[in-house]
Amino acid sequence: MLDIKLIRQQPDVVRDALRVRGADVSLVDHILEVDKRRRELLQHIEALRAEQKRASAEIARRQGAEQESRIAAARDLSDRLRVQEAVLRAVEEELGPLLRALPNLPHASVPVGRDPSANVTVRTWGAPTALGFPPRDHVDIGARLGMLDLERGAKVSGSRFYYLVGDGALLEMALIRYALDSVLARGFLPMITPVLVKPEVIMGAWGGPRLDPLQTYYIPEDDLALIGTSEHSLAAYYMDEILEGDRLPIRLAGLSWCFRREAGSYGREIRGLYRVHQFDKVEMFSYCHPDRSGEEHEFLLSIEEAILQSLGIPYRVVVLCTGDLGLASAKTYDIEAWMPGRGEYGEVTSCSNTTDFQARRLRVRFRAGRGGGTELVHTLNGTAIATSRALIAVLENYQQQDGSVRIPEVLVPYMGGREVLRARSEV
RNA sequence: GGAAGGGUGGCCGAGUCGGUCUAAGGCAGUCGCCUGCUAAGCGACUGACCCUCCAAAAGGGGGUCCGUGGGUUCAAAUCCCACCCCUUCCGCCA
Repeated sequence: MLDIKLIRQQPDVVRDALRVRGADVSLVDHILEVDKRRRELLQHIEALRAEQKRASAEIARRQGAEQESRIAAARDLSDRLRVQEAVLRAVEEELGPLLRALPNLPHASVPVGRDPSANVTVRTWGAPTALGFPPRDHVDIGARLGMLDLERGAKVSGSRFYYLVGDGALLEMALIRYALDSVLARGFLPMITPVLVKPEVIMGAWGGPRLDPLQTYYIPEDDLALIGTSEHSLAAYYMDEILEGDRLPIRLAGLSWCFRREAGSYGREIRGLYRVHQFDKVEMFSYCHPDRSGEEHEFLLSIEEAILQSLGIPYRVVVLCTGDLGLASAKTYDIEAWMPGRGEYGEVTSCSNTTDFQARRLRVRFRAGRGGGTELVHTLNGTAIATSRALIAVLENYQQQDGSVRIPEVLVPYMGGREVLRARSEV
């Protein structure tokens, strides 16, 4: 959410932001008009309330007929107030969704563009793996090694669900534990979070005026939604709180299942683990001082890169253009790993600075110093590891001609010292 | 799921036959006095949010906030209804 005062004072800044994102610019004028009505009503109502308080105090002091006549007059005042308050409520119900529909302002360094084709590659690490034989994709590799059972996933839960079996399950846990240890070494506090949260939490973190039905699983009986990432539950950890400024930055690492409906993507990436309804992820999350969110963003990105480098997976870093940014984000870096089975790079992590956008919606503030006022924190998030896609990258880059898969060196200790995954007897 | 009790300021806690509640008192904190220093003692201060005045800052004025949302009333921490959360007991259960 944006600051209504910013919209009032610098509407052109907001209009420009909407324009480069390809959003509806007329929203700004609509908001300004409703906001003006709201403030006029509010002033009127507050004047009436002040009068009512005075009248009420006077009634308490009087008695008998004098009191009766004053009560009659106050009754009229109360009636007028009741009517105005109903109008105000209606206006606020109009304003709220409009404000929540606005996306964050893109940072000045973000390239302007309509769609992913305008994203810019910042740097590339390593060269696409030269296997020396026709690569298999992770679906074939996983099936031959008995690690991945997509058919039974579909039987039990439908398409885009899967079972990780045997070494598949072990490799997943190794990746998680390795990523966790990597961020632990950098001072992050590990957390396992709720995966069912109040809709307000997901809307606050993801943006938008309501839950996105295309992406979010929602359980109406309990008014709870499944998180799409622990970014959501971590962003809301300090919801409605005022933090001490000297505690910042607060760096959390969340481990959770992530759930995505992926409705509206029926034709895309239907094969394998690339786009699934459920995966697990270690997510880095920072609450930081507004002056330092830029450098914090680079810090999170550097950790993502270090993890991929240590795993020996070639990748490139891409900065998303204005048209491809998520609603909440001011700037996002994606890392795309080389995936031999696809013969192209595929997104494996995402790292965003949401500035004060999530903080405003979730009301997370900090106190700058003693006696000082409060200010919104900046929040950032980045993927340490998202296992379904990390699994693809490992299996496809480390495959060998005979169908076996080498285990990346850093994962060997997490796999009980084993160095190669080979086919085992059928499950 | 059933029963009972409870949710008040940073923390503890008083306050319900409605009306200076502008929320007592304590603790903690900040500043000052005292003191060789510390402690004790004494004194003062102490939140969040919204609207508005001011060119702006400082500051002033008004409003809201006693779990949440409704309702009754001229007036609600206080009365009524619904919901949420916490505690204890019972049932079920990893």
